[in-house]
Amino acid sequence: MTHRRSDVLAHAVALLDAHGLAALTMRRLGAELEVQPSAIYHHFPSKQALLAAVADEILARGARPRTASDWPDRLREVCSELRHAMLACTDGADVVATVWAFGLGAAAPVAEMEKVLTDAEVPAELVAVASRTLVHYVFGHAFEEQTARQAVGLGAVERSLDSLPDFDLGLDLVIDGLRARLTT
Amino acid sequence: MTHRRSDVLAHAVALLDAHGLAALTMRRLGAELEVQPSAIYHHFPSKQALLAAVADEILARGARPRTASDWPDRLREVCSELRHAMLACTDGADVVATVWAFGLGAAAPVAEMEKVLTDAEVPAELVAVASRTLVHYVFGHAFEEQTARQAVGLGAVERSLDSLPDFDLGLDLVIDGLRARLTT
DNA sequence: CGGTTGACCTGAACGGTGTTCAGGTTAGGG
DNA sequence: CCCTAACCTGAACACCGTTCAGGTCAACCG
Repeated sequence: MTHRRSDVLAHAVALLDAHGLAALTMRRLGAELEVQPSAIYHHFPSKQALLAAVADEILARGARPRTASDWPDRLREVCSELRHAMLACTDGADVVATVWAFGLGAAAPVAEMEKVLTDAEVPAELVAVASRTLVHYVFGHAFEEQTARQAVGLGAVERSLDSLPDFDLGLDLVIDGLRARLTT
Repeated sequence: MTHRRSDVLAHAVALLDAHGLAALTMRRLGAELEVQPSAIYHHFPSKQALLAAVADEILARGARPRTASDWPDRLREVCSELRHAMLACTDGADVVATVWAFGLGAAAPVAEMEKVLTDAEVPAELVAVASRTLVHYVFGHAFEEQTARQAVGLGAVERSLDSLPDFDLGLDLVIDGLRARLTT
């Protein structure tokens, strides 16, 4: 019963989605694949590397088509996709934010934000600061939302409903600040 | 050789500061106190509770006098103090941000931001969003800066010098966004 | 003065964790 | 037909947080 790297990755994402980050253990993942834990190290050099691949997979699964034309809406599209991709998977925000912070992966969203801002002819020093400010906001908001949701348990329907306008409002705060700095 | 709760906490902070979060182990902390690991559970019910106390201690040690009068500068003071308190301790950003996200402590900075904005007669729904946006930014920025600094090793002097204007610029982005929304 | 209470600690154990390593199996290509 | 490379085994290593029954000792009270 041999597996490929993609099999291991798929089972890891499924395990994360079903039982959370605490359950994503080399031993448990091995059991899921009906394989010894050490066998996983033939496909990934470490658990960190596995988590980096999981983070990229989470982002890839949340991909959506781009339709906006002006830079504020394009920025909103990227941030919204990033947020939904993370929230769609148990502990997704934790995994993606950690992997990104350590520079091991999940770099695509920031790269796209930088491209959007560069295309809009934003000054170079503002491009870096603005995209990092935005990604910090999205990560922080999503992580807090996901943490609070699982802290309450399962009866958090009402709170998840009024969290979207909350997110959009904070996002517009940053975008408006950037816009104000551009017109000057 | 009996200890008080404050002794344990002080040794925990010292251990964190000297060798980082990975070294802050119940066993190692016990060894530092010349005590069995289980003895720590007489002072703190769990490691999470210990970390929460450590986070509050980190913030308390970074306290500075307040001098600003208008709300943007008061906000800058709070954010700057928070940032410096975290950066002054190894893995301080990680500890404080995690404790805050789980609602176990480190609530003072956000509470103070909310008070500053409320005093400035900012609408209630904006107070919550703005202070959370700011704290997300400060946590994200500090965590990234600290992670990058220890990734490089020790020769990161030049990078830490040009990180301050970077921080202030991103902060002004959010503050400007908030200001723009108030005049409307 | 004796007794009791409570703070503080011991030492061992439980059930996990990521990771390493020497060696075994098996399918495919020269 | 053999050999290489992919894939896996099974045991071990060095840790981790946490629990628990029991032990010590100072302080307080009748």
